[in-house]
Order: sequence, then C-alpha cells, then structure tokens
Amino acid sequence: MIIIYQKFFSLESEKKARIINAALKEFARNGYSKASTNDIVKEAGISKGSLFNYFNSKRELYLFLLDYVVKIIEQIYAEVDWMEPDFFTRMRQLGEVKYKIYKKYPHAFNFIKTAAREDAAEVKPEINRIGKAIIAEGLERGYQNIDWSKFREDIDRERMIKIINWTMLGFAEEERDKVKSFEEVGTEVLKEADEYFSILRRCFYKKEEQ
Amino acid sequence: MIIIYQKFFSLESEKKARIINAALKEFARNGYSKASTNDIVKEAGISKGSLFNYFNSKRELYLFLLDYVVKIIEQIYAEVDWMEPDFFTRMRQLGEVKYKIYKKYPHAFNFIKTAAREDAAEVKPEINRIGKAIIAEGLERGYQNIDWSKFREDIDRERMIKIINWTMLGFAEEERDKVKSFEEVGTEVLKEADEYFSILRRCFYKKEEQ
DNA sequence: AACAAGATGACCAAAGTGGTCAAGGCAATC
DNA sequence: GATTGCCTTGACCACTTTGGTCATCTTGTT
Repeated sequence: MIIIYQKFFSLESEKKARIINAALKEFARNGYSKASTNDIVKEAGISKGSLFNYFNSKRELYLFLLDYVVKIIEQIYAEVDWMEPDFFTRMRQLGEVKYKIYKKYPHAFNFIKTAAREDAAEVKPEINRIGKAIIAEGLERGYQNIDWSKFREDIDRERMIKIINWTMLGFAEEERDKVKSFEEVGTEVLKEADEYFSILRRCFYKKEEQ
Repeated sequence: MIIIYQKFFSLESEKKARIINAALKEFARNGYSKASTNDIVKEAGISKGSLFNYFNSKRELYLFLLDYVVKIIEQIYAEVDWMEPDFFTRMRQLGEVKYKIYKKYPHAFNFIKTAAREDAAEVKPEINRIGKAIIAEGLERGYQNIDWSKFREDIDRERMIKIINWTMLGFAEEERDKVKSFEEVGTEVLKEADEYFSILRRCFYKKEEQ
C-alpha cells in the first residue's frame, strides 16, 4: 500500500477524480461482483488497458477505493471541533464537512454503505477488518462533550437522536436527488439545512435554551 | 393482462408468493437489466422451465410485478380512513397497513422505489405511464381532511411533514434491517413506532392538543 | 395402464466477464 | 529527422453468464 498505485497517483488530478468517481459509482450501485470494469472505463472515459495498468485487478481497484474512502472519512473526523458542546452546532459542522466531500466524491458515502453489506468472498475479510476500526472510532467520539442539559427531559434521548439523524439523512438524500449534475449549488443548501436545525432546536431544546 | 398469467395464478398460493418475492428481491437489488432469471429461479426453488412457462419472458415477468405491486399499493389507499382528522392517527394507520403488506412482500416497496429510477429502455415507457397515475392519486389524497389547527404555528408545515416522513422511513428501514429472516415480530414493532409518534406529537402539536 | 399437465435441467447462441498485449501516439532528447 | 521511453488504446482471449427452449421425466387421475 506504500509505493503501490504509484502509476495511478501520478495522473493529472482531474483524470484521477474521474476514475475514482466512476468506480465508486459502479461499485456502489452494483456491489463488488456485479460491478463491471467495462462500465467503469466507459464512464471514466479511459481505456480498459489503462485501468489495468493503474490497478492490476478489479479486486485491487476495489481495495484501493475502500482505503481511499476510509481515509476521507477519517479526515472528516479530524476537521470537526469535538469540544463544541452544542449538539446542533456540532451536527451542522459535521454536515458541512460531509457536504464538501460529497461535492468532490458524490458516491463515496453510498460506496461505504454498500461495502458494509458486501458479501463477495474476495473482499469481505478486508472490509471487516477496516469496518471494525471505523465503527469503534466513530461511536466513541460521536457524542463526546455534548451538553445534554440543554435538552428537554421528557423525551427519550436515544430516540430523539435517531429522529435528528434520520432528518439529516433524509435531507441529504433529497438534496442529492435534486442536484443531479448541477454544479456549485453551495450556500443555499446549507441555509436550508439550517432551517431544519432551527426546527429541531425548537422541538428538542428546553424553552429557555433556544 | 386479462386472461394472461393464468398459468401462474392457478399455482398454489405459497409457491406464487415464493416466486413473487424472489423476483421482487432480485429486481429491486439489481435493476431490470442486471437482474438474473437464473438467480430468481434458484431463490424461488423452481426450475427455469417453469418460470418461462408462467411468464413468457423476463420483460413480461417484470411488467407483471409492476402491475401487481401497484395494485397492492392502491389497496393500501383503499383501506385507510381518509376522514380521520388527526395527522398522527392517520399516519399510524397507514404505517400499520404498510407493515401488513411488508410482512407478505418484504421487497415490494424497494421494488417500486428502484422501478421509479429504472432506465432500461425495455420497460421504461410502461413504468412512466403507471408512475404518473400513482403520484397523481397519492399526492391528492395524502393529506386531505387533516386538522392542521392542532399544530404549532411557529414551525413551517412543509418541513415538519418532511421530518415526520423521514422519521417514519428511517424507523421502517431500521426495523427491516433488524428483522432479516425472523418471523412474526408483530406487535412490539408497532408499539415502538407509537413511541416515535408520541415524541413527534409532543414536538409539533400545540401544548393543549397533546 | 394410459393419459394429460406440469416440472425439470441440459442445452443453445449470444452477450458479457476480467484481464492481456502488440501496436501506435507523443513528447523529449540526441 | 531519428531515436528513445512512456502512456494509451482497443482488439482479442478464454471463460462465465445471459434469456430462453424443449425433449424428457414426475405426478396424479381415471
């Protein structure tokens, strides 16, 4: 994993992105076994020979993507201020970083989602190994240092968190469908997201904390 | 569509269900073109010859399912009391009927969801034709006769409805993942759903209406 | 035993699979 | 202009999978 993929990394960055996105899309849509390298090169606009020049096999390509996306996700966690005590401010921050990544790699999150459910024997062991690490880190850090005292006490906290997460997920999905290939929507999406955060604040915070 | 599929309909109902579920699952997972009739017959536990005896082609099978599922969804709408003015009571009712259908055809909703995004030229025209009708009916009836006066007035209604829908969707998905092949979970799921409805009520209704 | 109705899976041509490699393009050096 | 070395290309390979067929076998009824 150190010197390997050197041929790929020395490509011009626009081409790299095209290949990564095409591959992420295909694997996310069809899973490992049904994903077609033919379709990937077609979408990426390169030749088959090139793809297998950069990566020696379909499996290697998949594992490269897995590693790459995991590193991107780690980057999310690194950029977030884990000292911010306000739940919604923090969630907004997290959303903002995710959105930035989504603009560059629209299928990255879908890719890891399907990777988690992948059952092709050729890649499953690697997924499991990496998956455990991610989950361990994610859950621990996730809600650390949050000031829960701001929340209403008559509502079950676990369910409340789920409602908030589902709302953010639903919103993200809606925005994704809306955009398609439109570039640079930018700030208005975040503004709309803030509307939702404002509603959730009014729902779940104590009156005097809003 | 009148006398056709007669061979299929005269099968014993358990076998019919097995075939329908296997096919819905395969099409939902892989889309029309990548779905494999081989995998369908394997999952359904019948022979290839039989499948093509009941349905003359893959396309015919797909269109049959489309029609079948659409009719099931129409049945949902027929069973709901559209006079019930309380938003959450109505949503709960709707959820209950959907849950009943989900128990019989776990992949039906996924199937129409992917069908809506299908782009295989062989079936797209039919999907579009049926799709429009569904959407027209669904949106019109959806929130008729609801007593909106019970709701807080400081929260945007459209966004609120979306939050509620995303919550129900997220809950359903979670429950689905949890169950897998476990049979007859039954009432406890609906009880847990009621917890969420209770929270949403407390969030979005005026104090005195709860 | 004779028959009909259904179910079966080996089989088919056609398409698609991951992967290879000789040939050619292209820029830099001589 | 010739030579060099690196990329890129897509025709090509052996192999698998595809949707669909059909002669044969099972099964139940009379």
